[in-house]
Amino acid sequence: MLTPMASGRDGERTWSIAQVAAEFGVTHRTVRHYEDIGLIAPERHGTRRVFRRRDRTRLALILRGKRLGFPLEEIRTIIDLYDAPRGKTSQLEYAITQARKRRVDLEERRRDIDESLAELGAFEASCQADLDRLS
Amino acid sequence: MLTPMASGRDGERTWSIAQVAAEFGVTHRTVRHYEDIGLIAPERHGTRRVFRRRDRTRLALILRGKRLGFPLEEIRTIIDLYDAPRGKTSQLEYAITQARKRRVDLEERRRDIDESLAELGAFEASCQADLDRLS
DNA sequence: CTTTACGTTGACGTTAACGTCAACTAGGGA
DNA sequence: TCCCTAGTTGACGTTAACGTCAACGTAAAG
Repeated sequence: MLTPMASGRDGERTWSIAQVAAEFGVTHRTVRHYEDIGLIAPERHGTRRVFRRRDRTRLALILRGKRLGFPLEEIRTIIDLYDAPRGKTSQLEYAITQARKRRVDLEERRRDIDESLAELGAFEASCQADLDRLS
Repeated sequence: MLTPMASGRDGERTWSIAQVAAEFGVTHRTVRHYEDIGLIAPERHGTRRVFRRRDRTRLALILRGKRLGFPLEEIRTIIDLYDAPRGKTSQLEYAITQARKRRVDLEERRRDIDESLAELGAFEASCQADLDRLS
């Protein structure tokens, strides 16, 4: 019952909104919301949205950003960073400084995670010790 | 101008709401909100809130959870996990399974972060290469 | 004793990120 | 042709996490 959408004349595969929503585990409404605020911009065939690989890539970036707890507006700046114009030196330098900021942010989050994992490990060990003592 | 709150008769230091708010970089309102939903439960002297080390520890856990993008309700379950009763074997076993779930979740987030950092590194390198080529 | 700083409780407002109808359209199969 | 499925656009509702008054209490300082 798989009904891959007709490939465009250029042979690139496309997907319907139901297909991408199912694939990424979100609702139709969520996809529409991301389009509303300009995070994705699927083409149209008539009135229907047509998703290409590019759109799926962006969706993956968005959802990973969400898992990491970033608000959509911040996710937008990340995506924009990745496909901003990079022709001029000033643009490249700006991109690099932005990337460094993101790196700092992400590394701090990783420290938070490592701390959490360490505490969790100690907690588990402590519980296990109590269990052993009780048996 | 430091005015540490009077220490209780048991010699344990305490803090006012303004002090903890400033220390953790949040507003008075935020602290109150956490109390409203039961994430912290500072004592009272008369009508005023009195914070002890325990409260500050919890605040630190809450805010780290927030940095990691967890909703407050999920943060509550984490905190509850840490100071739930652990007397009986069944309680200990439950605590351990909960802790394992959290570990899985955190490890997945760390993978997300590592992927993000890898992509970011490649991006920076690519920008740098373009810059070198232009100079 | 009055001002001032700090604290308190409502209670309504706001923003983000969708959920949830309702009402409509468009294409394909029986 | 008729209907069914999938898709579309509003538009209002909802939840989380506070922001932002307003109105009041109180303890210490001048």
